[in-house]
Amino acid sequence: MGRVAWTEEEDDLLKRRIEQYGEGKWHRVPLLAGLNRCRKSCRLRWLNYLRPNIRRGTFTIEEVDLIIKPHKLVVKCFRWSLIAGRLPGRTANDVKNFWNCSLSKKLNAEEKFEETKKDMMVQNAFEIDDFSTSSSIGPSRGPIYSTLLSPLPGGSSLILNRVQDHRAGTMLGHMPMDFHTMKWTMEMATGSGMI
DNA sequence: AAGCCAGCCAACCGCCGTTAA
DNA sequence: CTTAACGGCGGTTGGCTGGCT
Repeated sequence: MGRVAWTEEEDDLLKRRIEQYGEGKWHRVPLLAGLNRCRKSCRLRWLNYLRPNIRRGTFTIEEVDLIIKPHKLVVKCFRWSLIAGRLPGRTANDVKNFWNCSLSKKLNAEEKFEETKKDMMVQNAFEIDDFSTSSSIGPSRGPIYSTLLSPLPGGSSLILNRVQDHRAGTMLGHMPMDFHTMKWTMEMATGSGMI
């Protein structure tokens, strides 16, 4: 099954046809424009590429926010057309591609990071109990998290979260952090000015 | 320099709701 | 009421490109 890219000539024919007759009646478009394309291809090409005022290029922070917010408010909110309607010049297909290629991976990594953090808190609570049986675990005894690289044979490194007791500085354990979570965390920190 | 791989974008597919005959 | 055609949408995938080995 081959996908045939639109040529400039085809784009020109489609544009001229729509300028002449307006949008709609897509079933007649291929015939009127003299195109060997189906109605759906013509409509998609117009809506996603040829239409005036289409914005291309990277999404701004404000646009990303407008995409993520509805998704967080409503679980599995994938109404791309509604989201695109709030982003002037962006098409539903653009938003969908941006989500599928970039945002979903980043947000998954973020969720993973939060889960890892929770796991560490639970694990740490048990270890602190072993360390000091007489004291209860309160906010003032929170663990210290830090990140380090542990060299591996062959020149690569394992990224670890080091967990220490805040008072005694006693090492409580290490937890490996997966690469994507680490990368995402670094990007977030860099973007927010923390680094 | 060549091959491999991952990311991205554009195009296509299948389904669903609406409308008109 | 039924049914075929249409418009529209989300999901999927082919192919290009750039980075890496």
